[in-house]
Amino acid sequence: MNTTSRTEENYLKAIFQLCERSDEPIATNAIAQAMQTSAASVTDMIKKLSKKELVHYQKHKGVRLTDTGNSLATSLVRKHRLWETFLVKKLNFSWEEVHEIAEELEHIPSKKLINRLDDFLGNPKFDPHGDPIPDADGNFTFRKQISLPELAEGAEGILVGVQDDTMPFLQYLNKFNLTLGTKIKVIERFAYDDSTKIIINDEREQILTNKVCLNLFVKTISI
Amino acid sequence: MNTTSRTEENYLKAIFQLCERSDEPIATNAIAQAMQTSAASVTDMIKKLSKKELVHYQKHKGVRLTDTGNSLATSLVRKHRLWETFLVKKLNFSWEEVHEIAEELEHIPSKKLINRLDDFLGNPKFDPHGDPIPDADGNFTFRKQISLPELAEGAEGILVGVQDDTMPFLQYLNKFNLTLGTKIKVIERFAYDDSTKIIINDEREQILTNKVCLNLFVKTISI
DNA sequence: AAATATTTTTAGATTAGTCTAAAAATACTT
DNA sequence: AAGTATTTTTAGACTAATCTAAAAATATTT
Ligand SMILES: [Mn+2]
Ligand SMILES: [Mn+2]
Ligand SMILES: [Mn+2]
Ligand SMILES: [Mn+2]
Repeated sequence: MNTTSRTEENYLKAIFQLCERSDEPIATNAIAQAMQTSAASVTDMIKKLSKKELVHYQKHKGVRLTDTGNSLATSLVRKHRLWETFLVKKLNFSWEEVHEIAEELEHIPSKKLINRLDDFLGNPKFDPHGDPIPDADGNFTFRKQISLPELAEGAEGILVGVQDDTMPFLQYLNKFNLTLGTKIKVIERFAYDDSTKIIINDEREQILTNKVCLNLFVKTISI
Repeated sequence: MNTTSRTEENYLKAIFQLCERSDEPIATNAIAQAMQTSAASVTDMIKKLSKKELVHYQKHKGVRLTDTGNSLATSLVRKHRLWETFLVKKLNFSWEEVHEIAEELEHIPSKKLINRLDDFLGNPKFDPHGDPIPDADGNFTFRKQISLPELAEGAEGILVGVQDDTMPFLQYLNKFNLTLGTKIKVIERFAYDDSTKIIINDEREQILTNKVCLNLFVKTISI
């Protein structure tokens, strides 16, 4: 059978996301943690995906996606991010509400549906959290971005993405009106507690902890 | 647990649709046929739904929805029809393509999502097949409509709905540009083969078989 | 290089949903 | 009213996905 169950899809997407930064094969335990399940269940599923040639797998050696697996996962990410964009742009959801709903919508199978949705939204390149949306062929648009701690003292940047896109962090950012597109100027860094003083949109001063700064991506402004 | 699985939802919707015309309890076999499954599976599921108090059930006496079951099924119909409307109105799908996709989308759980979608679409009262869309409280809008055979010779009507909304029939209607909103005038009925001669939009003559006429709902025009 | 700790796999059970075949109940004929 | 046909339920088995507990493999420490 050439069909993938919802569960298999969720595993593929989890593996894809764990792959994103490292070229290393992904450990069973890492997947278990990402999927909130037991290592035993992961081993079971890995065997199944391996038999379907969606992952490369050798016992005790970890797992990595095959080309088929990768393109399947990419298509899930595409669907997820397009639906998130739809929810924010057309249905006026806030950026912290959409992830959960998109987790469901990403499993709707129709290719035609997702391509029509893409067109309807004007073929957006980035989702509400600043993450790139792969096109119908699976190509991502990359953007020159740095995390806030890399921005020099005195320099300015535009907030274009977040590392952490969970509810609590996004709600925290809402409190300070730190939405995508906001201008951030780094005023001063304090070695004492690793905090950073910034100015938001040339208006308001704000102190950010290092934990927050590490989760913000900015695009530098060439003045 | 107060949660309904996708499978349970599909059974509830099937029972709801079988209930629509008759007040009689629904037979196991009828459900089996609607769900394309075995009578044994239906009995299993009925027991489960009965334990959850979503249906009233006595052995060999058939099944009917409880109030909870009914409102759950109504909410599914609402979601199905709103998504169908979205697909046609916003994503330019044709009316015969949307049912299959809506069968998936109707299981997306968020109440907020569906209410936002409803607003986004301008709170439509009828779906692309002319079927009424229940509002958030489960109330349907009824419309005075008759099937084409009930329209008197010489009288005119507007096509507002179809009885059969399967692919083959809708594609058949497409061939003659018989879309919702089309004006139909009954010219003559032929007893010989039970066929009917109509004029479409004051322009084109057409012969329809009785089978087709029975599947068309019109609203009479008061001249 | 042994001993210990951690990770991964296997073994065996469980639950939801399905199936076929047989038994039981109900409905229809004569 | 008895016999036949149909419908419905039960019994028992299967698959996908999960779990816990134990065994095996690998990694880390001494
Ligand atoms: Mn997301
Ligand atoms: Mn996102
Ligand atoms: Mn439909
Ligand atoms: Mn419809």
